[in-house]
Amino acid sequence: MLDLAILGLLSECEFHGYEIRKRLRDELGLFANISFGSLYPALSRLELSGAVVGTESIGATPASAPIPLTGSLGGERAALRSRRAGTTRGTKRSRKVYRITDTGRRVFEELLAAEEPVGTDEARSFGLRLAFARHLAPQARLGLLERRRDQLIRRLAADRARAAAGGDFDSYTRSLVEHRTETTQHDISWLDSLIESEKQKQATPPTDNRSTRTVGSRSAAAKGTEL
Amino acid sequence: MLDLAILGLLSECEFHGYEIRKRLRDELGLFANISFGSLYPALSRLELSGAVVGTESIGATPASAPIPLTGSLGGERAALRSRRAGTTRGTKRSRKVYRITDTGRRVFEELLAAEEPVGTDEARSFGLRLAFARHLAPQARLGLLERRRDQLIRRLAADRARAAAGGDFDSYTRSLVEHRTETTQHDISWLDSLIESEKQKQATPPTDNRSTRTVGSRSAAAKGTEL
DNA sequence: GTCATCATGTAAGCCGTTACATGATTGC
DNA sequence: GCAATCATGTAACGGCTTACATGATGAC
Repeated sequence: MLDLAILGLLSECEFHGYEIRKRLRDELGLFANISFGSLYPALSRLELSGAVVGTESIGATPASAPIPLTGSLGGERAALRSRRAGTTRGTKRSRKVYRITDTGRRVFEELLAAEEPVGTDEARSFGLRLAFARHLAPQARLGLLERRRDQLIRRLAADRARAAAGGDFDSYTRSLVEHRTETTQHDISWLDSLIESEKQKQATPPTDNRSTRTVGSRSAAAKGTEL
Repeated sequence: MLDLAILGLLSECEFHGYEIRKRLRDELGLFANISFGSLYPALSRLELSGAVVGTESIGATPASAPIPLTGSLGGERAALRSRRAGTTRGTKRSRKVYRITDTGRRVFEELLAAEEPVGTDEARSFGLRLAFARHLAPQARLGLLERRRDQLIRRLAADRARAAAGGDFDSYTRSLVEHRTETTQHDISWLDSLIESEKQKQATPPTDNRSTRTVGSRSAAAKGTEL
């Protein structure tokens, strides 16, 4: 999972370890605060396996500097950061900037398309994959959404079985189960709308993929299943 | 966390390992499918530390058999199970039935009242504690709810910062962040209603705690904060 | 000059998993 | 007789955390 996140980030822009951590924290929100004790070894592993190359970058940031391919930095801080990096005297801290290789891109796509783990970290795993869904083939993307939907459907069934069987839960437990059920239903509706808009997109001729209207919001009645 | 779950279950009824697993799976839904490789060592540890005692139970289930103190088994299966156990020829499988000790109860209450871990497994940890909230002192219970609420408020703020800063997320990521935000808001409302009904309960003279109307549903306008 | 932040790493440990090993009982 | 389920465990490994160790740079 961490490898996937790292490769995903690096597939858009070069970064050094410390910044990867920040991105993971600030941008996606998954991997809230990945620890260095986990991140740096992961980077070393990826380098050893040839998925990324790390270049010791000391002195002013070179020409191949971290210029986001996608311009993902948030307003103020982005301005600040690039102003600083733009001056002749770039940061002099020794840091190791990682770049993804062709091998790395292949690995990334494999990881992204791989079967999701069941049971453990389903939500996080799906969130991560969805965040990088634009790198998937349309068909694989739809598969991702539908597999996730199936997972949730099964969970909903389990929750309802629980609610039906556990007639004498105490009030806290009952409320917990109820809330879980509602949340799962909400998740399913969301996925239904994602799936619908994905199908629509695939039906119509290929338009621009990025920076269009937010996908799957508030409309697109979830007609797949009535909850 | 696993220790807490085990002690929580055992604080209501005796169980053997295999059944603890089933309970954890079917009843709460947290700890979807705890593995035996995790469960049995945990039980051994708990026994070694004196929190539980395990008695090798071979032959027909003795008088001190697993008769739920709280009657938590679901309808049909409960009937089936107790009918079987009720016949003269009880199961003859060798199994080790665990019973919680006074020490165990103390440990349980400590674990339950302990500061929740931040960052990792917040949701599961809270769910577990809430499921056993009836064992907490009213004040501690309120504390649990309010700490969880604070967590969610912070998360909501972070999500919104992300949404504001990440103006050029692609449509999938944007939808993901939006959905997360909505879910968090829903969670907060839920907690608000739990908190309110908890305060009400504590204001009025002590009534029966169990098997009353489900706590915190659909009414109880979350007036604590407007989302 | 000192404190916060940036920056990279290693070592030990926790908490869970899968895979392996074993065997009794029940249902068909 | 054979498969499914019940029942208990061990061993190896995975992935992540905390704590430790180190040092440069910038802000005040």
